Amino acid sequence: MLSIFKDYLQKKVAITDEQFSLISDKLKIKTFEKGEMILMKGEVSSHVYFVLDGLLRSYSIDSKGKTHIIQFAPEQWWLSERNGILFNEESEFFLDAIENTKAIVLPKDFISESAKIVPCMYELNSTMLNNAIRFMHRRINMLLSATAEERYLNFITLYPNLTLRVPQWMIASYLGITPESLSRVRKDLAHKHFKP
Amino acid sequence: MLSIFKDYLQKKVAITDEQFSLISDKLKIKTFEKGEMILMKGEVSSHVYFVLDGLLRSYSIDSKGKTHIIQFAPEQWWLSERNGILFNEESEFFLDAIENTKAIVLPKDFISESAKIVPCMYELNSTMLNNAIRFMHRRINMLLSATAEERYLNFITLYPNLTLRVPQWMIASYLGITPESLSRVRKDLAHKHFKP
DNA sequence: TTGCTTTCTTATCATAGGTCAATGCCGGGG
DNA sequence: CCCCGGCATTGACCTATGATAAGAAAGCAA
Repeated sequence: MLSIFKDYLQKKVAITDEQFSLISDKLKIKTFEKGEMILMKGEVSSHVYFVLDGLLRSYSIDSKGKTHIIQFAPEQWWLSERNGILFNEESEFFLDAIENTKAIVLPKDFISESAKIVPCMYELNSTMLNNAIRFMHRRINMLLSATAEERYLNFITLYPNLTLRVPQWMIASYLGITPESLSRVRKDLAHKHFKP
Repeated sequence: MLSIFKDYLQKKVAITDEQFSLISDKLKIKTFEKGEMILMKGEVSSHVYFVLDGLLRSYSIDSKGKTHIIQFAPEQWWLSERNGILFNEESEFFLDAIENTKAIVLPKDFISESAKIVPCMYELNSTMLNNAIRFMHRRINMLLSATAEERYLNFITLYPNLTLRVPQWMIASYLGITPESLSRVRKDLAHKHFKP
């Protein structure tokens, strides 16, 4: 199972099998049941997760009890809670498992520790973080400018995979609209494609 | 002027004056006039900006010609365009100057180059990027869950400084609402505070 | 100062999307 | 096999915010 992570790393940076075995002793694999909580709001997180199989998410719950999905983390994605990682502060978000999931649990200093052995880990880290920022810029732009329909179309082309695995109310929650609205959008789209 | 940047670095990481002088020869200071374009959508960016004095922004323009502000960068903030930095790809966003601005222009490999001399630059980089992600998670959460009024109140408490320096239509654009709506929100808030 | 441009406010009207409530549809547990 | 609880759909209605237009105010340049 760890070999998935090794393959992932080797695709990104030049790291030998020996180097990997040196850093991989810090890694643990953990299994989460569908629906299982990983981190509650208010707790202090000290781990980063790399999803091997399954699907995790981070989300908030607002004052009216509605949930808002900040991020999906399917296979080969990272999930972490930055308040804890950076400053030992309490989390603003919840983390849980949408599907039965196997994930690698990395201690928060994993990157800096392993970079002492494999310097290129820093490059990897930088690339990953910059990429995350790039994606979030796009998402913010979408939230600022797009209609419900545009958001949904963007989502299904960007994440066709997730579209099938995730219940619609979660997609709605990720897009910032209600499940009812999403249902209407889908209905309209279906009509458009029938009589063009 | 470069000393501002030195002070900034020394506040964040342990870097000596000598070390700074070793890495600072790659740095240029550039002045931008109010309204001056820094990067057009479609261009390939290869620089990162650190604002010494003034105010920069990144934004998009949608199909109806409306602008959406992705980020403000006042003093001591970073501004960069990740498509270019990471993959030499074309920018999705525009960068320009809201005020007359002095900024340090860093070549895109500045961090990795200077880390060869001052290893702790990697830690700085990681902290900065993680922090940016943390802020954007909050912003996404706000865009998903908050009303126009809540967004505005959040903005003025978070950036009281910007609230005064930036025209209201830009704040509206950052919040994802129209200038007219923001004007209404402000009117309502004023009423609330008169008769509590 | 004068005049021009940009920004802000206000009012009216339009609408996308939210809310509420009812119904129907699975799919899994017993 | 049946029942139940989570999803999805739909319709009726409502509201926050967008669109449009016009005028007032505030900068700013000459």
